[in-house]
Amino acid sequence: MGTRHKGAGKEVRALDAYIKLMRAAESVSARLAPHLAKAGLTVSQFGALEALYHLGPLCQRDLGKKILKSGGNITMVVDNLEKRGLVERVRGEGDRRYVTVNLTKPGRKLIGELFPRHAGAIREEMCVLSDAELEKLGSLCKRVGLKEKS
Amino acid sequence: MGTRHKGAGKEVRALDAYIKLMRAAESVSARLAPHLAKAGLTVSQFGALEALYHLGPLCQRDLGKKILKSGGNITMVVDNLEKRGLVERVRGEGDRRYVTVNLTKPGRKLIGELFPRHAGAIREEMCVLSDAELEKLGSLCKRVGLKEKS
DNA sequence: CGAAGATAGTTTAATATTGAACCATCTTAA
DNA sequence: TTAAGATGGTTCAATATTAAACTATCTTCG
Repeated sequence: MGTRHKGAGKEVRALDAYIKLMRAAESVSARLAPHLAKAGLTVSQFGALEALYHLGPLCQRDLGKKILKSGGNITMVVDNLEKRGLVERVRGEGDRRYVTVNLTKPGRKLIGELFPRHAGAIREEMCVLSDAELEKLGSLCKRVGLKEKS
Repeated sequence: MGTRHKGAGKEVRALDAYIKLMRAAESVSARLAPHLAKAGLTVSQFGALEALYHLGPLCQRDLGKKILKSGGNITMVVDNLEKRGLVERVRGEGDRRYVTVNLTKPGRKLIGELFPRHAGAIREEMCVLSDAELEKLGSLCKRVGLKEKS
């Protein structure tokens, strides 16, 4: 039937784009992770340090929103960063429910050195695309990512 | 310096596109996962079942290549699917190193029912883009994903 | 004030994920 | 043929990840 056929075509296109989106993200991520692993950091740990580096101290809840992870996960990631002395927890003075996560001096040093190198590696990964294509990819991804649940 | 400035501009564009790519993939994935969780499947479990459904029986190594996961991980994912009776392992007869993973009847039934629903959910996620935009996104992602390490 | 409800974090149980060490099996080459 | 090396899986240790149950703290309202 005409309708079914059109619908199926749209679905195939959507599925195909979805698969390529997922594989691109996974492939790039898999190629970048070893780069970070050399510095002894996981992707989430790097993400947390980078957020603190560029945004300043954050409470765990905000940190979780930034790197799109659950509260329970943030507890563990911050635990592991704290064990290594890269961040420190400070219990809120006004509202004692909050825990602010701060970069320590060694943490700031590490991410300050690592970020530029990592950004370079990302650039290497993405440089198969022209400037215009990067912008196009970015804007399409943004629209897909921002889609809200109905 | 002119050169530094141009280089920095390219790097900013690459970083920006990278971040949007990652967030789009994570956001869509996070919105789809609960859908699968209702059927008691994780994303990897679904991926494995779907690969077996569309490609037929595979050995664990090939399954890992298909869903981009490590060997150790495949062992666990197949373990969990096997516990639930959705797949079965068959030791290779010719070459006893291989383990072929087959869908069981319940496994085939489950993925056969679930796949169309999941595909519909993916379509819903992606339908913020037009057909032409889906094709464009797919082709850009494909090029980024396929980039080989130098 | 004091109980009810909201909010931030932690803990727990289950699965995921990787790399490395390891075992079994097969292939190759001396 | 047999020792060396390659290949497929498994196991292990560490970290990630989530949802759900739980603790501590704060806010609100009667």
